[in-house]
Amino acid sequence: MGNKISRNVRPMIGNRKLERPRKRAAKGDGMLLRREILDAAAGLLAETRNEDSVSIRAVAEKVGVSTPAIYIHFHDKESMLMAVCTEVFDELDSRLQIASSGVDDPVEILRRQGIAYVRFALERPEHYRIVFMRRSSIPLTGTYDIDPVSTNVFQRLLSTVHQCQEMGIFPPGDGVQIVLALWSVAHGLASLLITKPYLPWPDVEEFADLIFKMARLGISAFTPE
Amino acid sequence: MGNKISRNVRPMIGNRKLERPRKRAAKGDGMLLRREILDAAAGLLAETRNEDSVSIRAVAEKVGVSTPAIYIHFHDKESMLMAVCTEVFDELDSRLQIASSGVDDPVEILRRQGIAYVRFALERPEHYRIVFMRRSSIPLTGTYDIDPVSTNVFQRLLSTVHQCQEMGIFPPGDGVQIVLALWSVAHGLASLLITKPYLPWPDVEEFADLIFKMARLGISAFTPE
DNA sequence: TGTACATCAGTGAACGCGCGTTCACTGATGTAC
DNA sequence: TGTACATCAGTGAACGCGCGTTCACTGATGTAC
Repeated sequence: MGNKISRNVRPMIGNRKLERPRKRAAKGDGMLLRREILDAAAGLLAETRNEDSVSIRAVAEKVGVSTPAIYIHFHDKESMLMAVCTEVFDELDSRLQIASSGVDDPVEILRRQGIAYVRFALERPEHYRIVFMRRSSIPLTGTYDIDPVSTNVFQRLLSTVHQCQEMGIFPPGDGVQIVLALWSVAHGLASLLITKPYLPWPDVEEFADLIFKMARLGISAFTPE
Repeated sequence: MGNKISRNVRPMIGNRKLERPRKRAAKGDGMLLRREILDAAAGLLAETRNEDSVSIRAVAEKVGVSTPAIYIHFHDKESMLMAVCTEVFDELDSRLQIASSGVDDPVEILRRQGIAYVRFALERPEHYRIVFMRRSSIPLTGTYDIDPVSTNVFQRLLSTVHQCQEMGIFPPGDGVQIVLALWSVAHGLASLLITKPYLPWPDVEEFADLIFKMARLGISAFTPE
């Protein structure tokens, strides 16, 4: 039992096999590794659904590279994670665009984008958690953070809300506040679905639809129309 | 400089002074320590606003007791944290009750409770984060979790919603779904305010008021009334 | 065309840290006789 | 009333772990002459 020496084919670190299928990049192609790191980190987030599993070591191992190699492309762990999460915002934005393409009615656009938002959050729950459920902090003093207002997503919503205001569907005034209200509603549903999936939720798509119709009616009710 | 030996009055662990103002409890009073542990942990959550700062060691030090003493009263770190967070739900429930005491109109009750909910979440942001923003999991397999439905808070909201339905203000049907919708709205606002406080929020109380009026109108709009 | 050399893309080994948890123990407290 | 003793409420020291990060280095690649 104990004396049965395993003639292992590959070296081990702890319990894990060291996989090194990766060929070293050619001279100008260092950035290729950066791409692979981001994909590996995103993959780990998706597979484990647990931010804690995305350690520098785990990412390096998944890529098939040594641990310090990560630091060639990212200043520290946190900026690697932030890079991953910034990318996901771009993907969300294009999803929202697709969800509303070909639709003219701004109210219908908001409804579809709201549903697409919730759906996207449920597809990438751990990305969503990192961006929207972690401690925020003033930049420079510790954890990094993503400001939603500075994203394309926010600007997209804002311009649709402006359209609704011009058509008299939403009350006049600061459109930003309406976006925040809508975002709160979408975020509330998305994040509760993620953290408490076992609640007696009705069908998600229908429920989201209902809630956004509700929000639209509620907002409209404040205008003389 | 380096040779200036500090004749320290108290022993040190790392950088921290070992404070031991605590007298050992008398024989039947072991549970007193449990109370102190819960208070210390809650205090650390409030002070640091960071769950990670609430380690077994930090709690023990704050109480003025050795690290293993925690294990006399809690099976592990997670059950200590859960005990802290379960207590906070009781406090929330009594807040909701106070917020609506003396009010008869169930719509007004919901509005006041919604605002009280958001206010409470902002007072205990790190408690709120632990309960509502952490990974959930099926019990027994890892992290513990609190099911909102099994709390007094949920039952309180449900009975008020039932009143609204009986009065024809809310549409008939499953009241639980309406509670979930309301909870989503409240949670969305509370959690976004906690994680993204720097967004261009209007006055919190007014904004919460607005959003709950909006939600009420939205829900009501689905009934013939 | 041949070769010396700077550069790029990494590697291996180690540091120090704080953490959750466990083990073997101590000593005051109350109680049975 | 005196005392032996079981119990309760802890303590001190240590274990092992995985982590982020750094250091000194290597060796293939492309380029200047």
